[in-house]
Amino acid sequence: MQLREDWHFRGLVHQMTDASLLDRLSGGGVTAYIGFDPTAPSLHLGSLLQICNLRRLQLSGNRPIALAGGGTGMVGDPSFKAVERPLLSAEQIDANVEGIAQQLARFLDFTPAAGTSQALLLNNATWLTSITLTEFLRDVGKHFTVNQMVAKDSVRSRLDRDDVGLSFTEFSYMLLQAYDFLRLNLDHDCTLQLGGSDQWGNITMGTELIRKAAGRSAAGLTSPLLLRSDGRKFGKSESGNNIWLDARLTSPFEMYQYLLNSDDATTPTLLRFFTFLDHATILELDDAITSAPQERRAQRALAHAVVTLVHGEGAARSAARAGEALFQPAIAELDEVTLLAVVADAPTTTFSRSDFAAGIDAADFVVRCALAKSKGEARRFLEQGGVYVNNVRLEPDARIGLDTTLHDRYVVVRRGRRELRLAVVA
RNA sequence: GGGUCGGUGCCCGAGCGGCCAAUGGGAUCUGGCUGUAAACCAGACGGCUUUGCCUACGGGGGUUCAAAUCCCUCCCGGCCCA
Repeated sequence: MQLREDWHFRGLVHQMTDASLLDRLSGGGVTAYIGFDPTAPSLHLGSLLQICNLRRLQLSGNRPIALAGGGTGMVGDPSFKAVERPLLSAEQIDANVEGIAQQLARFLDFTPAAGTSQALLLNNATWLTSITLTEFLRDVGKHFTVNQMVAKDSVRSRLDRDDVGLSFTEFSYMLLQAYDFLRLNLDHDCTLQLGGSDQWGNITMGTELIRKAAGRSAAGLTSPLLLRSDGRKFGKSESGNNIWLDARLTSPFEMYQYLLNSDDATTPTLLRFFTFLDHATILELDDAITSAPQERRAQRALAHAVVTLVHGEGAARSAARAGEALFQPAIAELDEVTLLAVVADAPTTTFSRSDFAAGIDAADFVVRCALAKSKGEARRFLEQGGVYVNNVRLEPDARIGLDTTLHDRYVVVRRGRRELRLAVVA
C-alpha cells in the first residue's frame, strides 16, 4: 500500500503546498516535522492524530522529527484562539517538554535500528532562547510584511474582535514557528512540516522563509481538524475534559470508554485517523455501523486499537473486560481476582474499618470517593438517582456499612454511566 | 498621556439601590428513551451543620437601614486621539 493512497483513503489531507508531495513521501527518504505545544505535562487524544501521522511517515521510510515547543511555548500560539492563554513558567514548560518527550518514544522509533528513518526529538528552545532579538528581526522579520501577517485567517478574528486584542507577543508567534522550520531545514534537511489545518498559516510562513532566506524549497501539509458534533476539537478543549495519553491522568479504562461512546457519525473518521487498520477492515466496520449499530463493532474496534496503541494490548483487554462487567448486574458475583481486574483502573479510596462499622452517610461517602466536589453536589446526584453502589442505585438516606462490601472489603461506586470508583476497607 | 466604553457565576450575556445566589442562552452533569450512541424529553447546576446561614457580581475603601447596582481609588481590556 502506497502512502499516497492510504492518506487519501483516510482523508488525512486538508491542504498541501504541492500536489506531488504524497508521491515523494510514498518513495520515502523525506524528513518531516510536527511541533507539539508543551502546554501540559502530557499529550492528549487530539494530538494523537499528529503522532499517528508521524508514525505513518516513518513506516513508509521517511524520517520524522518531533519538535517540542519549549521555546514557542514561552510565547503561545494565537491561531484561531478566542483569547490569549496564560503564559506558563519556564520551569513548567521544561517539565512538560520532558513528559511529552517520554510519551513520543512509544509511537516513533528513535533507535538507530530505524536506519535513515530514525526519528528525532528536538526542542526549539535550543535555538529560540539563544538567538538575539536584533538578529531575529534582521534575519527573519525582514522577510515578512506586517500587511501579510495581519491578513492571516488565524489572527483575523482576533483583530476583528472589539473586546479582546492580540498582543504583540502572540502576533510574533508565526515568525518563531517559521524560524523553526528554517532551522530544521538548514540543520536537518527537513523539507516538510505537517500539522492540523489551523497551522496552515504558520506552516506557509515557514516555507516562505526557507525560500527567501535560504533559497531552498520546502513543503507543508495539513490534516483536517477533527471536530466533535458540537463543533469543538475532539479530545481537546480549552475548558472540558481532555483525554490524556498519560495513564495517570486518564486511565486506560476511561479512554476506552470515551472511544467506545463515539457517536456513529464520527466513528468512521476516527477509525481512519487513529488506527492502523487496513482499508478492508475499516470499510467492513463502516458497514457494521449501519447494518448492526447496536453491536457497535466499529466503536469496539476503535477503542481497542487506540488503547492498544497508547497503553498496550493488555490494558486494552482489561479495559474492555472492565466495561463489560461493569454494566452487568452480576458484579457482586465476581470472584475477588476478577473483580479487582475489572476495577483496576478506577481511582481508589481507602476507608477505615471503623468508619464502615459505624456506617457512612451516603453523601459523605460520595464526596470521599471523589465523585462529587461538595456535599451539596453529592446530595444532588443522590436525589437524581445517579449514584450506584455495586451496580445498585444508592438511596440518598442510605448508610454505607460493612454489609455493602464485596469480599468483605470492596465497594464499587459509580456515578452516572461512566464515573467509576473503588472504595476499599482497610 | 487624554477621551470613551467596558470587567457579572464554566462561557456568552441581562440586571443598574431593596422582591438577587442574581433573567436568558450555551456548555456540563443526572434521570428517562435507546445501542454504555445521536436526537429528543425532564431535572440540576456557589458552599454549608439547608424552613436558615455563609461566600460571591475585577481589587480596596466609602455612602446607606440596605449596593452587582451610587461615590472614591487602584488594577485589567477594547476603541479613538496624542
